[in-house]
Amino acid sequence: MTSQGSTRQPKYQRIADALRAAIRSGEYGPGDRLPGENDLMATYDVARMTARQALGVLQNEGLAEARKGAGVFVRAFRPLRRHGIQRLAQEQWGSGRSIWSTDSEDRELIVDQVEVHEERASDEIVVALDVPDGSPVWVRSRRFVLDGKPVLFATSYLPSDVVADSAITQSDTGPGGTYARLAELGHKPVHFREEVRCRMPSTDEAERLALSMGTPIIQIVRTAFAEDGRAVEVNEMTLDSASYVLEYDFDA
Amino acid sequence: MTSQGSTRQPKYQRIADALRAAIRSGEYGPGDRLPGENDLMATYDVARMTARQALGVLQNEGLAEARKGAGVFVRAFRPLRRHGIQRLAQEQWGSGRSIWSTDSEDRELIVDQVEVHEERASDEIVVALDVPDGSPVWVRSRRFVLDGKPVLFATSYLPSDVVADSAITQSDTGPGGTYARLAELGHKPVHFREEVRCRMPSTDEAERLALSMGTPIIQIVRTAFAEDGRAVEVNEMTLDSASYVLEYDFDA
DNA sequence: TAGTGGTCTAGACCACATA
DNA sequence: ATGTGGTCTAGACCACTAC
Repeated sequence: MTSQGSTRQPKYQRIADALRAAIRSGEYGPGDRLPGENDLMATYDVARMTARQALGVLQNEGLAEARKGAGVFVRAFRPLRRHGIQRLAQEQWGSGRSIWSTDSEDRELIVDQVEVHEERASDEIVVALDVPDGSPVWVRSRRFVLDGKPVLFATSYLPSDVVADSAITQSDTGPGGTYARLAELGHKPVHFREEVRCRMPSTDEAERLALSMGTPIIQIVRTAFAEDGRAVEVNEMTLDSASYVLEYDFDA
Repeated sequence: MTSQGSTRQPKYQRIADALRAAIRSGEYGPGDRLPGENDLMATYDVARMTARQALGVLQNEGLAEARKGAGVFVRAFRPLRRHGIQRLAQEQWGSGRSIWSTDSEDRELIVDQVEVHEERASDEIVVALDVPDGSPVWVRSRRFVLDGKPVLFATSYLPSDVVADSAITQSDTGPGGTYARLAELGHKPVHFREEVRCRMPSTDEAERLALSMGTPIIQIVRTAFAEDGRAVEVNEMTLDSASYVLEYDFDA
């Protein structure tokens, strides 16, 4: 009688299911503390590792979050809204609203870990920018911290022959930022492509974004194209998926 | 001397790091078998649970996949490319290519689990479609299976007063599909909004998509708007993040 | 049949958070 | 100071896979 009680489900799954149901039913709301390991051991008469495994399931699902020495708590989802296409002619496609509420724009944004340097393009960047093998590129990276929580970090790659001697090689790119400078250099970006994927973070990424267990990251690779069709910038962004909803608006 | 060897890292993390490095260095390629629990116990002189935990880290990162009774194997990433905006005037923004390779279009697609019925709109759908509380909506859901692997399932919601008596209430919507029928009904979709988020799957979702551990899902909620600005369809799609890269192309 | 991963027990020590 | 989660050990039985 080591494992199965009556059905074919592992104990830790049954416990996790019960907790999950309690969360969904509202018995435990966002921020509430869940029963701890000791509680579960007593309630379900299981070993510590089994109780741990049950709580681990919820954490891996992103439903709960452990705080060392304090307990396991129900997580909330209050995303930022990132407008991929901030058209001018946005008009009022007003009827029908978002599924996810967003209480944005009264929060404090800090830009962090700014780093600018020149290096040889990696294989991936060679392909993405369509430059010769081993070409020099300028690399600009930075991190965004919102109300103390890191939410995104990004790295831009720009061909050196395009941006050399411009403010793009400086920490401060000046008014209008990188794209304004590119325009002045005769390489105004007129078209964009964003590639979006989603995966679990590496250890480094989880650290830089202070992610809790069970939080995937969203990776956006945006390529900017100039009038002549040349790729003039590749921007690789890594987002905390618990902090973001991406929005893309477009016409048929 | 229970835990720390010399640094401040847990044993299982050190083991996981070593394996991860070996994977990234190419020592183990996609599909290769990693050292098993017994191997790790011998190599690193640790208990079974510790070796397990190390392998668990890699699985939760989506880097490895366990097959019962066989071993733990390195996972591959061969995504489909989903073009969010399939503009006509796509032209040749040719220079600069994708970071991720895609070998698409010689594979077999099956549409599965088709279900069409009418029901009362949930709170979320009431908001998204901007219909009165408790309004009836038609619900169309289906699953896509590519080469035997489920990659996506989707559920559409359409206001009953718009689609009543049309082919949209049937399993087969006819040539051109739902949007063609909407156009005939005088509600041609002319504008779209896609909301993209990413999270770990629920048990149900993991099952329907046959996801292995450490695989997040991508959720896309697309709202279609008619000329008069009315929301005429909400389509909620759930994608296997290991099978997809989303692409959005747009002009400045 | 031998080996693999999946589950589970019953202990233990630690660092950390909160009161 | 107490309780929490984090790590770890040394055993065990099971179902499954591959040979």
